[in-house]
Amino acid sequence: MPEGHSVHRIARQFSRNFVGRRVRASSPQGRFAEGAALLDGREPTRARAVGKQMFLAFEGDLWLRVHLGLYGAWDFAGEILVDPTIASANGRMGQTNQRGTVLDEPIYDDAGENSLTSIGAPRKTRVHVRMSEQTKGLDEADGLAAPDAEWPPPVVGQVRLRLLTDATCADLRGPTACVVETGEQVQAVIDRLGPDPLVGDPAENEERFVRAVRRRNVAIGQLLMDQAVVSGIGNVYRAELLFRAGLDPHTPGKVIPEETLRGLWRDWDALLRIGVETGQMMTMDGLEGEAWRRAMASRDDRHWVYHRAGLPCRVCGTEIALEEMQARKLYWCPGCQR
DNA sequence: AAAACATGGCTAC
DNA sequence: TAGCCCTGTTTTG
Repeated sequence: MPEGHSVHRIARQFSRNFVGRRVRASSPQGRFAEGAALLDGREPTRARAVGKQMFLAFEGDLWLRVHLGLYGAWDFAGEILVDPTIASANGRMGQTNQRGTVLDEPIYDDAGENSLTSIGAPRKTRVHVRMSEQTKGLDEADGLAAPDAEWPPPVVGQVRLRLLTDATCADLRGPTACVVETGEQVQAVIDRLGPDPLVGDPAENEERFVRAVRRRNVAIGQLLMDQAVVSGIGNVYRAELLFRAGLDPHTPGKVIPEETLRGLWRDWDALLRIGVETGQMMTMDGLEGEAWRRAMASRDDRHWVYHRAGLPCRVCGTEIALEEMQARKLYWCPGCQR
């Protein structure tokens, strides 16, 4: 899945492509027929992300709340307006379409996760891009649809929810949660979540995090995955943040020095921003040249410890350890993290 | 072809 | 803690 960075990117996609445009909502698969009927014909008014939850507001105090879980994903098709900061991070800038708006080239990458046209669980991107004049030539790129691709795109597989404007299509599949709620219900969900570095007041967020951790006699490796302590961190960021902090995952929250926790929070803030910009969980930042290129290209060159069990630590050479913590695989370096 | 696995999280026991 | 959900990719036989 999608850890926090993907969800923020998805919210940005909705802000750009759906907010202010009336949508048709349907549930091709049928399992969200009632919810889709409630949303059908309405106009999204704002999109927001908190941790791993995405909220899309519609006229009339109706909110769509989506949690992708482990397998969920959104596929975007049609005209996809890309946030310039995202586009530049990927080295492709926009062009002007017939409507006079900036239409960036759809960004495609075979890693799937960092594709703007399929955001969520890792998978081969199925891009159903309706090519316009300006994007001609892109159809030769891997995975891009032919210029005369059908519109709206044919439904492929199990689509829980399809949101369609006259220009853009978003298909949701495999979510853990997909529900329509009132503003009040949405607020209740948000209230139960720990701080997200990209939401609310930075200083207050840091305090909340530090307090929540120091209150608990629970391993920091567990606390980082607890969405009530801090939201948006998943299994990859957990392992990487702990390595970067030189912290043994088993250390109880209450014995960790406050300064260490502040550093941990600020590191999460930094990594999350990098993730939102690049679309990848790049946890070895500061790389240059070939190393950076490799890291961007391959998941295996992107992390310090995640998915590296049995391999020598990149820093001290100790074998990276693997254990189960809370039924999730935890990777760490016994040499560097103590 | 079948089984295992995955960036989550809920519920029942 | 185990089971379960949801979908797709990778690994195994």
